[in-house]
Amino acid sequence: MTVQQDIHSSGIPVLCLSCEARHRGACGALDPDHLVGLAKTSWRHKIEPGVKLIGDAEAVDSYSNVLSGVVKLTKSLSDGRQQIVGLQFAPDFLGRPFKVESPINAEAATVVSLCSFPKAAVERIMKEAPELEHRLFKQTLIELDAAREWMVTVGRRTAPEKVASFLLTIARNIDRTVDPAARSARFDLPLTRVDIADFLALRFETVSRQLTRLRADGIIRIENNRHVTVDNMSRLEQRCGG
Amino acid sequence: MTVQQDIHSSGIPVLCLSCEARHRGACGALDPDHLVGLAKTSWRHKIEPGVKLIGDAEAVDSYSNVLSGVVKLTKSLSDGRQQIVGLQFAPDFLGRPFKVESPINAEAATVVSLCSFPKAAVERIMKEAPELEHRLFKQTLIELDAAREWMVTVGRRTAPEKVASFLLTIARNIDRTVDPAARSARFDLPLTRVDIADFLALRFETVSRQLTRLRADGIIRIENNRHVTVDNMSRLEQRCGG
DNA sequence: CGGAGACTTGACTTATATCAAAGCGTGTGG
DNA sequence: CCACACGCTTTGATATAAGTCAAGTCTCCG
Repeated sequence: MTVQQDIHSSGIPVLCLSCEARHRGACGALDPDHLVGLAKTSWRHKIEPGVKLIGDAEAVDSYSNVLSGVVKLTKSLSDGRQQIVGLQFAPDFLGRPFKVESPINAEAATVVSLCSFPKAAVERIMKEAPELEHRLFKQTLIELDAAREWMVTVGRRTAPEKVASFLLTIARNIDRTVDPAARSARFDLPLTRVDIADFLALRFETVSRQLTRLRADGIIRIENNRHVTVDNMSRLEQRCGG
Repeated sequence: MTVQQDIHSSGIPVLCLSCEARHRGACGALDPDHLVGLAKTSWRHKIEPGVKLIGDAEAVDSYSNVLSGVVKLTKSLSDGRQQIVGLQFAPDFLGRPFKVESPINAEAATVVSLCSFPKAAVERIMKEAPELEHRLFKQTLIELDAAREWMVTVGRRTAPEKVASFLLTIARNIDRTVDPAARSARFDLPLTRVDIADFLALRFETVSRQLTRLRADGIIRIENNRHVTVDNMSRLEQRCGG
């Protein structure tokens, strides 16, 4: 799909006008000219849960913005043991700059909608517009902070603390437009019990047991396996173990 | 210590001439003018093992290049549980750009020598010389890849696999000038058993047991607790579990 | 030589994994 | 519309890898 240009809206392509990636994501770094150039070669698409976006050690020839849904980033050992090493929410930028092969797998955890670009186009604009590289650098630093924070959870928290921490990070990221200091939250879990286990380095049975414990203790309510309500976020925070 | 300028060496400050950070590190991005400007405000110093360089949530007003030794990056829970979330070797750049407070602790694991700069000087030059920001971006991406790789080890490898993986990453990083594909290696462990345990999310007793097992199996030799010899790297690699 | 910190080793405990079975919800075909 | 099948989840019983507690030993230094 090629994007139409609307010369009456400061030259910003129509599809970009209300796009989250332009408001809070990588495209916010671009002036109208670059936006038009990139939009010409971009395409939006929808991906079903479980579909692989990027394979470990595979060449990738496009970058994407996550417009909605959740992407899981995973790494695997040769015998099949798997670890989720990151989650990407809207409006994160997906792709590894300066490297032909991705060091990780990326897979749609939910229905995901993406706006994708040819790798070459992004890299050309990155050279012309240092502000784009600057934004991507900042996002990468935030991802690094998150990865290290998650290492503490995976390595040093107990199973109950891990599950509570997981719920907290989902609550804070699933809809980043809501106040991160909100005292209550409702959301659909973007991951199955197996996925959550792969994220926390647990077994899915353990995840299930910890969720029923949180439910029994009145900290969360769960409807239809996926829909979670947290009435009192601070009680959940207390279960994260410092 | 302020650095003398030697106008006969293409204007490169003498101390920088043979510096690893200029050859393979962040300073390689700088032209002689910027190098001189930065060198004027830089200072080299030596740090004893165990000395804290940066505190979690503390303001930092300097950046550094690691010239020798190993720096451990840690995060802690309020009850004292600790996780090492990264190691920095020469000539890595130490510091979190674009943020006043560090999200982690940094501590000298061995004797460390640093070349430090005022934060403001680095940030000013980063604006003038996009190549510097570009290098730091690349290092950050490499650190992110390493953090994610390490998450797999912490989360999904067994204790024997963890210790073997640890030895492998030390062998490959302690002296980056040697061929990473070398078939044998000798090195001093930069970390105590307690530190290794904090890196691998194990207890130090477990680390000790796994090391004696590797020794009993003839994969490694250990002298004086710290000095390790690996005659056959591929046998060590086989113990890392894919 | 002696003392302190780092390390090893052994005996026992425990959190989480593993194995097994049954429950639930959703979509499909009869 | 029912039923049946499939994937996901819960729950229970048991096993085990790693943790904990407790001596000791080794090394390095003063």
